This record gives sequence, C-alpha cells and structure tokens, in this order.
Amino acid sequence: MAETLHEVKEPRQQRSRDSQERILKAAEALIKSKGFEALTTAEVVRRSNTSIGTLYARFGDKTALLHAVQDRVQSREEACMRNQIAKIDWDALTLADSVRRLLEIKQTACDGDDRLFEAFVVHGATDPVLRAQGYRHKAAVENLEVEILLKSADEIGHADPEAAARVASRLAQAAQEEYVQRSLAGGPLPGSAPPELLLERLADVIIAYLKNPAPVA
Amino acid sequence: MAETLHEVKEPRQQRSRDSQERILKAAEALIKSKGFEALTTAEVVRRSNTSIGTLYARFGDKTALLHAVQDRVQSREEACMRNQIAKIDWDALTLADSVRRLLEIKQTACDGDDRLFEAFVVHGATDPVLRAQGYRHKAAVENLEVEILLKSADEIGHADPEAAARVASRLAQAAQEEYVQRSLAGGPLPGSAPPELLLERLADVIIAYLKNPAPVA
DNA sequence: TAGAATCTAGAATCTATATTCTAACCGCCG
DNA sequence: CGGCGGTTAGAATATAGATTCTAGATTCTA
Repeated sequence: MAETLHEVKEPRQQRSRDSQERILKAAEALIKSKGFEALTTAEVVRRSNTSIGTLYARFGDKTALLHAVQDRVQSREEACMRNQIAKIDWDALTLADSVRRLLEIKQTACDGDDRLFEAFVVHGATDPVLRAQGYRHKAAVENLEVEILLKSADEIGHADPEAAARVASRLAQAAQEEYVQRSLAGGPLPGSAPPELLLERLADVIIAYLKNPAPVA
Repeated sequence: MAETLHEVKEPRQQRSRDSQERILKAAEALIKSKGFEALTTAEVVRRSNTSIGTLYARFGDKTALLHAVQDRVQSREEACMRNQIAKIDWDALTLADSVRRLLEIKQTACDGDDRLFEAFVVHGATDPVLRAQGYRHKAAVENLEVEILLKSADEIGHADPEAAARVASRLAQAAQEEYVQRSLAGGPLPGSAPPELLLERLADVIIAYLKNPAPVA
C-alpha cells in the first residue's frame, strides 16, 4: 500500500510478488537484528537472494521500503492485539485482571519489535510519512487498550472511565518504552529489576491509579 | 575526559582550548536543533568557525566528539539537579510536594536536551562508550531522584521507602521519555493533553502509588 | 627575537551507500 | 514457436561525508 505512492508498478507475475515478500522479510529481520543503521540496500539484497535492480523495481527507493516495513509491522501488531482481545472472557474480569491482561497482550503483540519502533520514531523526526503512519498506529493501539480497560473502569464507578483508561494506557505505553530503551541500550540496566517484576510493579501502579484517580493532596 | 581515550594531545595553548570549546558548543547546538543526522564534521566546523583540521586535532574522530558532547550534557544536567535539590526546604515538604518538585526539577534540568538523549540512546546501541556513560548518568539521576522522595516516603511509613522511591523515579523517567518521544515525532500527538496537564496527571499517578504501594488485588 | 612547538586551514583522498542503466532472462499470449 | 512485456542481475555511476596531509600561521621559550 505505502509503496504505491511512488511510480512503481504493481507486480504482475508471481515470482515478482515473491521477491517483494522476501525483500520485506529481509529488511525487517535486518533492522530487528542489527538496528536501522544496518539496513543497507546491498545487505537487504544479499539476505533476500534478490538483486539491487529488483529492489528498486519493487520499491522505487529505500524510503519506500522502510514505509512498507512499517506498515507491515504495525498491522501485524494491531491484528495480534485484536486477536487476543477477542479471546477475553469479559464476565469474569476484575479491574486488576484487566490491567494485567492489557500488559500481557501488549507485550505479546510487540515482542521483538523494539528496534523497529525505535527506527520508526527516530526517522519519523525527518520523514512525515513514517510519522503519520506511526501516529495512526499509536492511536489505534491506545483505542484497543482503552477497550480492554473500559468495562472494569466503568464498573468501579469512575466519573470519566474513558479518560482514566486513557491515562492508564499511556502509562503502560510509557513504561514499555522506558523498558525497551533500556534493553536497546544493550541489556537491562545493571541492578534493575527483571522484566516480570517490572511488569508486576507497573500493574500495581496502574491499578492503584485506576482505583484512585482523583488528585491526592 | 572522554576524548583523552584517543591519542589526542591535550591543548597547550588557550586558542586551542577555545576552538575545542567552540566545537563542542556547535556540535551540541547542531544536534539540538537538527538532530543527530545533521551532525556532520563539515557543518560543525562551519558553525564553530574552525576548520576540519582543528576538529581532528582536538578530538581525533567524530565519535570522540560525540562522547565529549555526551559527557558535557550529562554533567550539566546532573549539576543542575543537584543545584536545585540543594534549595529544597525539607521541613515543609509533604509527599505530594516532593513528587511535584521532583517532576519540576527533572523537567528544568533536561529542558531542551531531548534530541541529545535520543541520539545517545540510539547510538548507544552500537557504541559501548556512549552506552556506559549513559548508564552512569541514568543511575546518577535515579539516585538524585530517590534522594528527593526518600524523606517523605519514609514519613508516610513505607516498609521499604527506597524501593518505592525507585519505582516512582522510574515511572517519572518513563513518562518523560514517552513525552519526549511524542514531541520528537514532530509536535505532540494530536488530541493528547498539553504538557502541564500531563505533568499534573503523572504527579497524581505517582502520588497514588506512593500512598498505596502494596499490590491491590 | 630566533627557533621550536603548537595549532589551524582547507584541499585532496578515501569510503560507504544509494541509485541508475543495460543486457539478459522468463513466462505468457498469439 | 516467436516475441513482447515483465522481471532480474549486477556492473557502473553518483554523492555525501569522514579522514588525512601538509603548508603556513601563531604562540611559547630561551
């Protein structure tokens, strides 16, 4: 979808669709394993068993390739979340449950995509398309998360359950990014808590907040 | 300090110290205003009214320059925090006060350094020196923040006041990074709360947590 | 103040990467 | 089959940016 913005013809033959797919996979894997810096056209081509000519025939330029990767990754994550949300048993769900569930779902959905998101954010600073796509995704994720929390927040009797849910969602987002950042920096900060514990604490924080959203003076 | 790791002679003459200083300032300003991508040796040289030869005589290579910038920025931030902490009137300080104070101090100290930190993190992924320096700084900041919270957390009667303070500090850190990320992405996310409001909410969250750190089932 | 040490300028060089171009290859339709 | 688009390969080109080199300028020291 994104790559059509450039004057690149849609593939007509299967083999072409194949190479396009292989290129996308290789590009994604490359960023995941070595970070955005390592995404060179030559390396992508090498890993995808295609040629530089093919890459340009399919994507027009490197930027378009990156956009396509972003599109694919974000869609996958959203789908994964939706999928897991569909499985929730809403009836037997306390507030605490829903918070923990939210965190689990979030983590599963974007497992391993750390570097990808990093790349999108950093380059979003100079690439409007990347940025816009990133916005869309963040908003979508936030909405999905609100969906998870809304019912129990409502039951608890919040004045504005949605607003509360949104704050909680951002909190989760923020903490995740902090965590990602630390792990990106090459392994967790020495002396910091292990991930599971961190999640547990975060859950505590959010639960505490949802149970008591009014300013505490 | 960092630049001595390379075989670069310390300046003997004043003018040399001057150009070193101008180069550092220019490099920092450049990253601040245009992001790390814009940090080219040529541009630094242009903005600092020096020459490429001077830059290499002083820093050895571009990496060392970046390390030096990091050192300077992080030291400045730590000093600023320490400085503000020294002014706190500990006697008249409620828990809520100390949390708000923490957030203010944090914000003041790193005001405008968003892109710099972004650059350090991203490049820390491939540069061990940058990473190590970043760790040191994060730990230092966390300790300073704990210092701010500890007294009131203690008075509230926490079982483990320091642990609670540490969680709160991380939370603040996380939220700040989330905020930075959004602003880096080119202006706040449409529909998101204005910064002050965000700070207020964050304060609420942390206060709620500090008053009730035990898991709420 | 002469000579040595230090420092600066900036042209020239080197390198890594994106991108273009062209010849050959493949698969489908007559 | 024949040939015509669609597709691929990879050598050649273009370019941005880091780094080296050296002549000349400045400051220090005796």
